[in-house]
Amino acid sequence: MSKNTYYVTTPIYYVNDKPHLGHAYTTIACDVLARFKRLDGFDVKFLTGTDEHGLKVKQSAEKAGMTPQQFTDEVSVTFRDLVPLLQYTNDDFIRTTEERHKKACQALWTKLVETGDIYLSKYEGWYAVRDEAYYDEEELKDGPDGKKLAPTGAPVEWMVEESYFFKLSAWQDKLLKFYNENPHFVMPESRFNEVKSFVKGGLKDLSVSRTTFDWGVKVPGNGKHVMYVWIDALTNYLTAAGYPNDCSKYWPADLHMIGKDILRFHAVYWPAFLLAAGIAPPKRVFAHGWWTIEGEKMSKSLGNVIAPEDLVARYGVDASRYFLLREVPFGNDGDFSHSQAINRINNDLANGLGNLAQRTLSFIYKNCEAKIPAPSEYTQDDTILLTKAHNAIINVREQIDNQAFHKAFEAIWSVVNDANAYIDTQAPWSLKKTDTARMGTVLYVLCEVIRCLGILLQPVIPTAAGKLLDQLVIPANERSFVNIANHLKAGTVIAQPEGIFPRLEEKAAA
RNA sequence: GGCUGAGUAGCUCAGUGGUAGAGCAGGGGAAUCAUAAUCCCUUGGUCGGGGGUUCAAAUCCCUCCUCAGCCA
Repeated sequence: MSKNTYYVTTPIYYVNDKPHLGHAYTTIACDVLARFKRLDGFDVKFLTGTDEHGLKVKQSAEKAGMTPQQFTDEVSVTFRDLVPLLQYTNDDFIRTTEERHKKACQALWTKLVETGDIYLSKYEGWYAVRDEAYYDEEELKDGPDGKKLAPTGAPVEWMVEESYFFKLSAWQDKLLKFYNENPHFVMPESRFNEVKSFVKGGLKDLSVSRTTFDWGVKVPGNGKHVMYVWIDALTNYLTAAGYPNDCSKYWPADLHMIGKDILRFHAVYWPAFLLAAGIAPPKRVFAHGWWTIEGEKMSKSLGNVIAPEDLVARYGVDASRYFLLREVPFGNDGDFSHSQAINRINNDLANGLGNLAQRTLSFIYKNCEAKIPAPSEYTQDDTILLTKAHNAIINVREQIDNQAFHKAFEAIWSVVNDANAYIDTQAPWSLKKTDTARMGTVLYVLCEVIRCLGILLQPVIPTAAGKLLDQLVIPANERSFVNIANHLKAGTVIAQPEGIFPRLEEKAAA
């Protein structure tokens, strides 16, 4: 019996950063998956949160004249504010400063000490105090006085620091075996190749604690050390599932959604920690791509960073969510351009879907006493379109299970396009004068198709899809995927329809 | 430098041996229910270069070029 649960996670976002398009992209993708799985009958757990430890946070807090706890309390809100803004439906929001998380990290740590996978040793290397970072010998340059310098120009000295290590070197073969047994553990496939070749290249033990700062989870039994980012941050997924208590309801996670920059941590370190602790690794890690803005890298210095609130203010929540996931094959890098956004939103949402609903419903409102007409006998054209609308879920589900959002929406819009062609071919405005029974059938078929589209589109455009279903007077408890097989009640009285997506006017970039 | 992936219509991409495809953009037409939205037709490609295997290559092999990513 397969579990009927679905556990999907975003990375925890580092509170030192300001939320931008990239954060929104990751979480929107997860939200669509979570909503989709709920509508498909799954017991879903959707987790997001913030990473609040580390040296940089401590420094930022000092600069702001606050304690690290005060500082993180304040800035983590900027990430929680995205929840209503982008209509995320996360079931939990984890902060690494929470007590439950410290307990989980320490439990995992203790377990790894017991199994002999964590040991105390010394970390040695060229350290630049100014950068607070270690550098490899080959990276160093010679300074004018013969002293060695970091690539940043900072002077370095040989440092020896006590540190705990995770015995990553012992896990190379087991990881490769695990990858071999789980051919879709990392997606897209090309990213999986990178991971495998990295592991094949040999693994060094991993330094997993620090004594140079104290804003972190204390190492059990050695208060001098705090856990370094790996164990602290990655364990959040386990914490939220209930670890160290029974977490079998949702664990192993079905999907960790991440940006490609943190792939190695999730695809190498994390499964190694878990295998070492005797815990099942997640089922899949999906590393999506990055956005450029109008052809350029998103960066503070260029001043082209798109804040989520700007996106929503300009295009609305639904259109923003749709555009980001439709425009680029998920997994690829993409370019965000406002003219493309306007083009896509107008074509697909306003002219395609929105206008289809508006022309159908307002025709019924004006010509059928606002009642959804009863169908008579179906022609072959009717059956073809109805079957396609009712069966679309099969293909869409498969695409969503592969995180191929663009293909899922492409399949849905194939129905939209067919419906627009159908209404033109059938021309109910002509039938009005010649055959009102046939006209009624055509309109009924169209309403049925719109009902299916509304249900299917709830995950990505929740507000507009909800309005569409409201306009057809579909009860709230008949909007799941299982209800696609239902049929509209003829004679239902509809209100005067309103367009669900306004057309956007092309305007100069702000 | 090593490895991996990519290079197909103006743009974004699909297509892994059998007569070159989609969406958007461009051009022409139809219709007038609708958010001047929609529908139909259509222009456009020596499939990065060269060589090879095959009856047949975008697809397989070799080589070169360009770009991206990962690693050192």
